[in-house]
Amino acid sequence: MWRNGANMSCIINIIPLLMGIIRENQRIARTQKYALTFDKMGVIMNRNDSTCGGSMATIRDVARLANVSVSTVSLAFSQPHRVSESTRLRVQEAVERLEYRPNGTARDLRVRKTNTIGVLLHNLSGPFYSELIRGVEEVADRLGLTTIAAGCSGYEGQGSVRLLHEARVDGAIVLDPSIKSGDLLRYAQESLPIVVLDRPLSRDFQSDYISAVAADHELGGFLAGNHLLDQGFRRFAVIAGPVESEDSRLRHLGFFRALRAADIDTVTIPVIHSDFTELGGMRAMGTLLEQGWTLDAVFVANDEMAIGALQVLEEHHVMVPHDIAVMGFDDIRLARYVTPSLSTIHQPMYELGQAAMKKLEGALNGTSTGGLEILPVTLVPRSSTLALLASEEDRAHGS
Amino acid sequence: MWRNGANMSCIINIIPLLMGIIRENQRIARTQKYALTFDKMGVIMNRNDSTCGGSMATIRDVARLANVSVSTVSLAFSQPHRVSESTRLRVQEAVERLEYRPNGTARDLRVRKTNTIGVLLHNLSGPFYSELIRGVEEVADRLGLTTIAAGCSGYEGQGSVRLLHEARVDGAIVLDPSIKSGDLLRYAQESLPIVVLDRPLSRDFQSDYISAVAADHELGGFLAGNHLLDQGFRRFAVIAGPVESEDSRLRHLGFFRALRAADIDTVTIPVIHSDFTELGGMRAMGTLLEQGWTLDAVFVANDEMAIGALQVLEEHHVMVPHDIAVMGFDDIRLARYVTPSLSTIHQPMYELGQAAMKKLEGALNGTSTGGLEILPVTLVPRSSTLALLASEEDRAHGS
DNA sequence: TCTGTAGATCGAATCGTTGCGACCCCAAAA
DNA sequence: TTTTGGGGTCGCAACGATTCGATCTACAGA
Repeated sequence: MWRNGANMSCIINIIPLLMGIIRENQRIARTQKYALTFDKMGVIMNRNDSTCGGSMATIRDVARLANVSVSTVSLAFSQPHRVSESTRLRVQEAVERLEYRPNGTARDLRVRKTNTIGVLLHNLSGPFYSELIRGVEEVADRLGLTTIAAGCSGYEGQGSVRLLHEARVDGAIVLDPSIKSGDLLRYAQESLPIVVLDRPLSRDFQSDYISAVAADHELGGFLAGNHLLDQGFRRFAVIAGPVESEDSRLRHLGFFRALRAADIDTVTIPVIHSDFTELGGMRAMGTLLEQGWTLDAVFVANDEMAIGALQVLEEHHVMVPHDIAVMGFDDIRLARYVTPSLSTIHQPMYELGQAAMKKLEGALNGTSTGGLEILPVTLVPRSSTLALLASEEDRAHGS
Repeated sequence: MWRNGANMSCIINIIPLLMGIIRENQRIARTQKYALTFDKMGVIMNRNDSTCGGSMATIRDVARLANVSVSTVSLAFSQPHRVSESTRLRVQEAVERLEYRPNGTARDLRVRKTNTIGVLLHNLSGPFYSELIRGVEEVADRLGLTTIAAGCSGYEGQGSVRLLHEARVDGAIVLDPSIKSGDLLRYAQESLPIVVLDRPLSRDFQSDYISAVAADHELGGFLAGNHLLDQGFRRFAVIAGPVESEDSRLRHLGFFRALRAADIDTVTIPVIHSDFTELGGMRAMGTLLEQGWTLDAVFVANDEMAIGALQVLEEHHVMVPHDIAVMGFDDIRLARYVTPSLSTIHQPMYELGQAAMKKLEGALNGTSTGGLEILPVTLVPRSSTLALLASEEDRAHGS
């Protein structure tokens, strides 16, 4: 009969009564349980008081010891002025005796935010990223947010993505081409805004919760071009980054724009695409030399490759900048120290980090500024492109 | 009457009956509810299907849509073979339709571990740490753990310490002198073991849950000393790190041990303590020059300072290694590129990272190896200490 | 027909917090 | 004396997952 849906109505009618009974019953049971564990607490407490450590004390332990309710303890932390002096002191003492530390995980679950933002990098390598992270941290600290960085080295869908996938952070700053845009689109939400630093916002990569900050790569290329022209160079080659790299494309574009403005035919300029690594730069430069081009200067899409190129040139006894000038991009620390020191375009990494974090902040508190922010870059001329040096060498050579 | 504990027994007696009723009832109710929310789901789904996003779906939503219980959904994830084919498929589909993603925070709370380990660094700067983190990540990934790095830049008790204080990680690797040993002692627990890379385990800094990994700094100093002696240098100076730095002290110690073994009086050797920075190295070298010592070689406690020293020497037209040889320590990337290239002691950062993580693993799964592990270092001779070069320069100079 | 067993599923408790609403009590206002 | 009010507390219901033991079903063997 009970199984029969036909007379369900009568059952439903008695539910409130039953519920009441059960409820009351549970209350009694609970009370008993408390009494029980109270005794047990004695043991646990001793354990905690001794140096042995044992498992962590919880807010309930504190409440018990201070003889107040759990809510009061919580209140004592969050709004101390709302609890009486004496209570606050008792809580305080209990906290110390038990070495209580709040459980961040539980809090995060309850308040549904982590107060943590993640910086996802391709690898944490290098002087290059450290400035950026510093910029992020500086802003985040001011906002009371914790910054954690995760590298995405190697494998697919590794650890760092877990931060996004399982909502372990409140927001993220991404600088890692190996994280697919599709994934980012899937992860980005109102509750998890993302700022990308390594890719443009295209038509099919757009969301209210994704914004971008970037250096003005195109301007950088343009500055580089103008600088090389200023120094009197006329016959160029380009060592570009991977074809997929939008950054590299823009640098390339700006460079060509400068050349065209000076009526130089860019069509005949040799371009080699490599992979942004030192080794890649060496290989690219090697190819260029083998092919026997007559060159005044080479524009390399990043410093790493440029340094590789310098090494190859040195091996082939090609004088820089006398025979061929070399221009890099990024202004990594090394650029200043190689011989000859490398002319390059400075990316304001620290400011990029700051800007990214500020954008994230906007998205987090709803006053989103959205879209794309572009920061200017600056030219850093050094020895590797100095015409003056080239002619000095000339003289030395001629004498 | 119900509230009166006196006739509780009678209540208790009827409980099984009531339970049965309630249970059956709930079953019916559930069926209804399912039917009900099923309709609602349509709406919610639309919300989710549209681009608007909305709040995250929970495991309950999935259960509802797949028409199974929450536990079954959970089971379908953790032990797929325990649920029937058809159920698994329904769950799978619901997951996709709702774009369900498990809430890591909730899981962490329930299972009382985060599967995350933290790497706490002084700042994330540099080629120096990146190798280390790579080593850590490589091991951690294999263990299914996520690695997160946090810099401890600036302020007291900043963000990164929150990871430890609020038990947001299962373990930590610390390489940041600014984190006080006392704090580490307080945080280290069975449930949160710590491996330190930047300090020795002394008598008053010891715990079952703290272990250490370090490079053999003393050996490094010894190798450096022997190398300089081999090259024929006899009159030395030392630019050491901060007095607090145990690492610097050991390097210094090893260096002197080598000299003493060669019957060189170490008491008359000038020692300047600086701060491990490039600028500090410049100031220290400047002082040394001002004081007018006659020197063959300077042993500098890290590369950063050594590079500063090189710059000062160049400014003063002191030829390296001809007039004075310079030896660094660490083997940072820059060392290879400065002019002249810097002889140094290579610290196996990658291996240090690996070793630290392996030690942490041991502590995490109870098979703790504990204590201190010391990894060997290697000599990397380059131009800045080459006697051969010195004499070549001699010839060039003489001609 | 009954029992035993294994596979599939479910309910309910639990993890440690937070915060809302309710409560109690005492003093000031009516 | 009765309201009002507010400061100080407390109880309870979440938050979203996991997991243990119980229940249900179906089917094989006795």
